[in-house]
Formats: sequence, structure tokens, C-alpha cells
Amino acid sequence: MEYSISEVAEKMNVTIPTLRYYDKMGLLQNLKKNKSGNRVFTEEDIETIRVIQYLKKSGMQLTEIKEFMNWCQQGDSTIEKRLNLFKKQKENVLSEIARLQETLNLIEYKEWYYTKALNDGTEQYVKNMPLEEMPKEVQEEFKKCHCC
Amino acid sequence: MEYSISEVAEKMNVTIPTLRYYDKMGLLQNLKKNKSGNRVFTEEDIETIRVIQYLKKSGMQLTEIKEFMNWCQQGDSTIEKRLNLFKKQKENVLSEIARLQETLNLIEYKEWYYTKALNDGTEQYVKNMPLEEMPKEVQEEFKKCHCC
DNA sequence: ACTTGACCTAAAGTTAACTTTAGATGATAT
DNA sequence: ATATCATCTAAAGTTAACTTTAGGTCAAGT
Repeated sequence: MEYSISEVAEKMNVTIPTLRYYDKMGLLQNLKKNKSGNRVFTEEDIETIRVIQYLKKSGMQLTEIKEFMNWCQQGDSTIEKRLNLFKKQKENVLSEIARLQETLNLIEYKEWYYTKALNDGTEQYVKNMPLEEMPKEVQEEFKKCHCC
Repeated sequence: MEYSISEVAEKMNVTIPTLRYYDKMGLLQNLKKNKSGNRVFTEEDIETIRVIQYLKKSGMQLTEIKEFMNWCQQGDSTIEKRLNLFKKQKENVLSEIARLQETLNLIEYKEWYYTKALNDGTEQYVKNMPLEEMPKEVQEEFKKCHCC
């Protein structure tokens, strides 16, 4: 099955210029064109786009992704490099998740804080609430965060 | 306790120009200066910087964060707005975590894939491995992803 | 023959969040 | 008195990842 650029753009939720840009940057190294010069995407090209999107999410820049795509073209001699790359990106994603979890903790503290303020009709009481009166679910490290 | 800009930069792991930039953008609305015009940071200013960092992590832009800081100055009339903001950011962070978890699934599949390729000394076998021979831990959705 | 629609390229423009530069000021050390 | 240091401002520069613009090609429909 083959797809036009507009079909791929819709399917993968990117714009057409973005796909052209990726191609121009060398991220879609196996992408073919038909006789009138239009890009023709295969299932494999679409999988490549999916991988690009995940690698971006894992914190890689397009130039790094391009380098990875070069390695893929070079065959078995680059297997170890590629494995190491994925190991590194795994660490990256894990620490990113941890950081987001921490962010969630702050946000949940604030949610509790402003819910109480809304109930009271004023920030006054929750702002001055002694630590020991706060519920345990409210994260310890944010209990003193009353700046805003 | 009060801090100079360089102390805060080190403590909060940002550059001095970034702190000046945040101040100029109106994100540090209570920040004071001493008689010779130098910024003097209190604990509360530092907490504000911490909140800015988390709000950024939750996906907000600096202009949106500035608007939130304005609401904070406006007092009790904006409590509901602020609560709703945190509710929205919570959803944001949760879906961001979900997306990263999905990214992790792909990466773990690739880790498995390239570990096998490295053992084999070639991609050949793992690339052509029938689905049913793959370990269950390798996520269903990536079993067909052999593009790179 | 002509219009339309989907595609193309090359090049310039955009955006957010900084960073860098240049030049100035004030407090402290020699 | 002078040098050093940390700070300041305003303004210009940077970067990545697109997006937009301008002008052109090609195949299909009327």
C-alpha cells in the first residue's frame, strides 16, 4: 500500500510542510518519488515517521535523529551504537517521567490549596494553615509553598 | 534570609540572564531591589521561581505564567480561575506522562531488538523473526516496527 | 483548451525562550 | 587612587523546528 503526502499528513497528524522538511533534512532516507516528482510513502516510511515522533518525544533533536537514520543505512556495523542510543534515550524518558511526576505533585497540592480557598471564599485561611492541620495526601515538600 | 541574583541562579539552576529575563517579563512581581539597584531575592521569590519551573514543565508558556502571576496579585476574586488553571495543567501533565510511557514502550522494544541483533551479530534474524516467537514483554503495537 | 487541485522547490519568515554584547554603576580590596 | 567584581540596562543575536510565500509542474475533469 502506498500513500500520498496529504494522506500521510492526516494519518500521522503532521502538516505537509513538516513532512517535506523531514525529508529535506534527511530523516526519510528511503522515501521514493514517482515519475512526476511527487513523494510516495510506503508503510515502512510511515513507521519511520512514527519512530521520528517517538525519538523526538524522548528528547532527541532532528539532527541527532538524522544521524541515527544514517547508522541504520550503514547496516550491522552500527548495531551497538544504535542499542546504546536507545539505552540512553530510555534513561532520558525515565527521568523526564520522574520530573513530570514531581510536577504533578505540586499541581495536586495547588489543586487542594485553591479548592479550599474557593470553599472559604478567600485564600487567607489556607495560606496561614499550620502544617499539622494539612491532609497527609498533600505533598510534604510543597506544604510551605504559598508564594502564588 | 535574602539572596543575590548569583546565589539564586546557582540554587535554582538557572542563569543570571534568565532570572533578569523572567523579572523583565513580569513573572517575579514582588521582587525588590536595594538602594544601588540590585535585585534582592527572598525565600518567597525563590518559591515563585520554583513554581515557574513547574508550570513551564506542565506545558505553560511564559506569557501564560505571567497572566497567572497577575491573577495572584488580584487577590481572592481570581481564586476560581487559578483553581481551573491547575486542573487544566493536571490533565496536561497526565497526558504528557501517558505519551512518555508510550515512548518508553517503543524504546524498550528497540532495546530488545538491538540486543538480539548485537548477540546475533546481525539484524537479519530479529528483523525477520515471526511475531509469535517474540517475547510477550515486547509490546504488541511495535512488533511490526522494523523500519529502523 | 482551460481550469482545478495536489503536488513541487527554494527561500524567507516566525516564534519562544533565552543568550550575548556593550557600556555603565557601585561596593570592596590593595 | 585604582583595580576588581558583581551587578545593572537596553538592544541585538541565537536556535530549533517549523511555517509561509512565491512561483512552477502535472494529471484529471469540463
